[in-house]
Amino acid sequence: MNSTTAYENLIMHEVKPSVQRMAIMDYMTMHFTHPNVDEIYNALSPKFPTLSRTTVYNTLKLFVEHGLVRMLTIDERSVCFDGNTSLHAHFLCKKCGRIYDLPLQNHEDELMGLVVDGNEITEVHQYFKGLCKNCKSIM
Amino acid sequence: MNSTTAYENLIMHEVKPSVQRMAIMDYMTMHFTHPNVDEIYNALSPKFPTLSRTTVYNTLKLFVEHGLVRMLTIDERSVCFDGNTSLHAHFLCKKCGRIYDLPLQNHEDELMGLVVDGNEITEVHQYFKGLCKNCKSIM
DNA sequence: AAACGAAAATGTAATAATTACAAGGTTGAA
DNA sequence: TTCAACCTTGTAATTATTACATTTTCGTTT
Repeated sequence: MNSTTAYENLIMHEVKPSVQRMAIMDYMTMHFTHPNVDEIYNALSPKFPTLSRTTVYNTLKLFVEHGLVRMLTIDERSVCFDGNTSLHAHFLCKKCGRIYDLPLQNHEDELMGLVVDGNEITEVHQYFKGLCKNCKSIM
Repeated sequence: MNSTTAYENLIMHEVKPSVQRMAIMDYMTMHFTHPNVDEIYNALSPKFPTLSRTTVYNTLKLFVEHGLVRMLTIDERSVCFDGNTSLHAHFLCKKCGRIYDLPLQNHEDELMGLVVDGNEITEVHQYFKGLCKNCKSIM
């Protein structure tokens, strides 16, 4: 399924590989749940007992800078990360807090690189909030 | 220019007026700079020396619930508030951190209320990031 | 005008997210 | 093997936000 290994992926994006970086990269390409730092840390620390939260922060910052992951600011409580870097929309359920991927509505992708009112767009974010499928069915 | 007073605006949205609430409402309708709690608190505390930060938090939460202001989660550092509740897009400059209003691109407003993949959309957010007019000219 | 009760405001303390930073560990080249 | 650069770690500091108990305000009733 996933043709490129974490190692290759890091190299391709000019990030020097390390045990921790590969583990975090692996996690991000296997869990598209838009985790925050704590979730990533908690998931990995059993397997890497010496892992530091600071390393997770540093690593994700680096990954974002090198385009390996996207940072989402949709959840007011904490920043989330998305291992899927293709342009797509997000839906945050106000009941359960889960974040879902959604296909990009309209043609948002065409706004990338545009200059609007003199401002140069380098990131496009399309966020929706509401009640998700799951929570709707429970009500 | 502004035909409705803060007092009237609160009443219309079924929020019981108070000195603090009117002051914060006034601030929000005169400053469309997308302030966070601290900026609002710092701006008002000289005129209202007993104002508490907690009151600003409580009041803004109430305002959001009653549709008097919008909450923006575009800035990763803190939540911002927008006294302009009409549907519009936002641009965050990655250099200076300022948030600008932009007209809604495409026809995002038409997504309000839609059900996508079973998820019911009650809030639409269109965020852009990049380099603003100002910062571009300085470079 | 005094007493009362509900709602609002306040201040402090607690929690949570994030950053700063100094110290120790790895790695690869000279 | 030594060295320097870079990575990782852990602790402490900072910042944003929430919890909560106390006090104040305000409108109503006596």
